[in-house]
Amino acid sequence: MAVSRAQQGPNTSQRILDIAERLVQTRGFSNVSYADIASELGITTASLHYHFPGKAELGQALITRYAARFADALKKIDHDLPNAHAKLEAYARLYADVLRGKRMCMCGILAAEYETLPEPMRSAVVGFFDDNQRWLADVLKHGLTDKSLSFIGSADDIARTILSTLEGAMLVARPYGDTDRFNATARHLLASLTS
Amino acid sequence: MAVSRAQQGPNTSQRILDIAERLVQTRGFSNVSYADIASELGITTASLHYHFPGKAELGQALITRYAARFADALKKIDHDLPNAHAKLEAYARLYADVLRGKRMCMCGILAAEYETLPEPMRSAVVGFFDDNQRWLADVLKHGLTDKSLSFIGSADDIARTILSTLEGAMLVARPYGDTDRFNATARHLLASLTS
DNA sequence: GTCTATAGGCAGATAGAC
DNA sequence: GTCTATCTGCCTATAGAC
Repeated sequence: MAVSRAQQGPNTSQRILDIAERLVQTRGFSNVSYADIASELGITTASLHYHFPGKAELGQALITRYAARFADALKKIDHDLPNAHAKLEAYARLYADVLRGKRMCMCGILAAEYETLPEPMRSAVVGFFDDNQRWLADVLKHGLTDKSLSFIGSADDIARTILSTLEGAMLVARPYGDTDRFNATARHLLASLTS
Repeated sequence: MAVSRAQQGPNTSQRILDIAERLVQTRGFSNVSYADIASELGITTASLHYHFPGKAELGQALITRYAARFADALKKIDHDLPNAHAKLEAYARLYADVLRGKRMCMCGILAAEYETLPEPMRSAVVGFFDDNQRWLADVLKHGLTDKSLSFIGSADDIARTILSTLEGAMLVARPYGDTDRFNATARHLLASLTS
């Protein structure tokens, strides 16, 4: 039966990641300190170092978990939705959901401070973008087949455009605190692929 | 005749802004310290405080000058180029030039760390976006008149989309160190307004 | 305008007790 | 696993001499 030593709910490492994730998506990596995370969790910074020896390791873990979760969401979209157009709509909704929580895409905000990131984090950010673009390119190709999309140019180029547009729409919408701003851009983007 | 007390070339304040601008567009505002700027200029941080009493004031001055320069460039585009389509191409080239210098748009990178900025800087960032969107919306409206553009939806919405897309394209292209990435997205964006 | 000197705070990180 | 205590370094900022 369930053990009683559970003073904390789930794994402490996961709770650290939860808090850190929200803070990083709001303020950026370099504007989040061990003290910020520790105080919110009610432990000391020394304890934090037990779970994540350094900030670089915490950052890596953050991206890894975020990317894995995102990949799961993409798999679910692939499984649940019939045509490419619907998949792209769902993809844009993924971003909109992040923005509604007043957050930026984690890798988008990390891209802004890319120059100051430790190397392992850099590769992880680029890897996230690569994964997204690969998935988008696949969807776009299927869109030509199932006739739910129409576009000119290479699927790879369009995939990059979609990623860039949605990341940029989040970036600009957030200072306005205006989700509609994002939605309008997403709608126009989708429309340009439906003609 | 030219005075001889010129140990420095131009105004020191301007040289400070030049250095700070490059550093901020590369690393972000919070990742640039007075020490970074001072050491590059060959003076002490104390001297820096003489020209800009605090980092908030430096940041404001940075955005003000950047926005003014950008506004000048837009005026020049208006004056030099005949039709709306050509103006949009020139607008995108403005961004491409910034990216070629391995920099991010200053207000784009500041948008990423918006939550941590002092209030005067926040307003200045939003003001920059507003100015750009106003100019873009005007160009778009003229594009319908001079037949060099064609689009559906409000000019204001499309203007936001253009700004978002270009900012996002810079954001994503920079980690790849790949200007072509940006250009491909810009080209697709322009194409979607020409149909 | 620029300097030296210094303050005061916060950053990430470690040693060692419990 | 979490704590206290502590270290070192960097940060913004100021006082006051030149």
